[in-house]
Amino acid sequence: MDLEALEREQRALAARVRLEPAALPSPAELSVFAFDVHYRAGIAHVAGSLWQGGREQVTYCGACEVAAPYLPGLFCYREGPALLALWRSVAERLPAVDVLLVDGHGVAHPRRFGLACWLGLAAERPALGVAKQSLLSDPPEPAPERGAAAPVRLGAEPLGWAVRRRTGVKPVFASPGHLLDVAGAREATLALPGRCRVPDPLRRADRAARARASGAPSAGEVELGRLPPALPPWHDS
DNA sequence: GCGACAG
DNA sequence: ATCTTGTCGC
Repeated sequence: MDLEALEREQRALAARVRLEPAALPSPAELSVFAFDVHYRAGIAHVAGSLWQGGREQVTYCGACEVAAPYLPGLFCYREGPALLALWRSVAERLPAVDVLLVDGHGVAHPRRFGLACWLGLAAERPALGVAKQSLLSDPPEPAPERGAAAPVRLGAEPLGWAVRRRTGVKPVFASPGHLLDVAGAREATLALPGRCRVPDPLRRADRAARARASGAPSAGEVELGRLPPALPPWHDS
């Protein structure tokens, strides 16, 4: 399948994304499952970290094959299958999870279909993307104080935010992936635990994935099943 | 044609 | 993301 077909598929999948208000609890109750992947010697090392009420509950890691090469704008096809493989292997044993959190974009994407959209659709869960760099032109500059946010637009349409999580430090770029709206993406990003630019759950997942890739795991090992497909169907019936 | 381009 | 040494700064 060529690049243009994959891009057409993104546009079709984007039409299935539902940007709607999520009933997220207060920060003291919010539970998130954050993911990250590191690559080493052709193997994807994936980690997922569950946080609730600002505290780490449990973190898992595992390994699988690399689904696709990295191409800007098609990141979801590279990273999505690994995240879904981990999610499928641990979701059943987890307590309630309010939102899935990924290191990448949601709908703040040239075709409105970033990694958070892919994962949200595949897992049928609310999903949020928090990235360190904007994919859309003219990244806006929010006020310098923690809590400030400036909208990120595709054309005239606001799809996400540059969010200042720490006073005087560069913002992160947040957008909803699925079952969450644009306003909710800003609120959730500021409700996530940690005072650093990148929320603690993502930093923990990053550390766990890197540690596993380097041969010194810092999280519980789980067996990942067969790598899910990069394109639907993701479900049986 | 050239550069830019989530991770 | 990964390949890589040292270096500057809070």
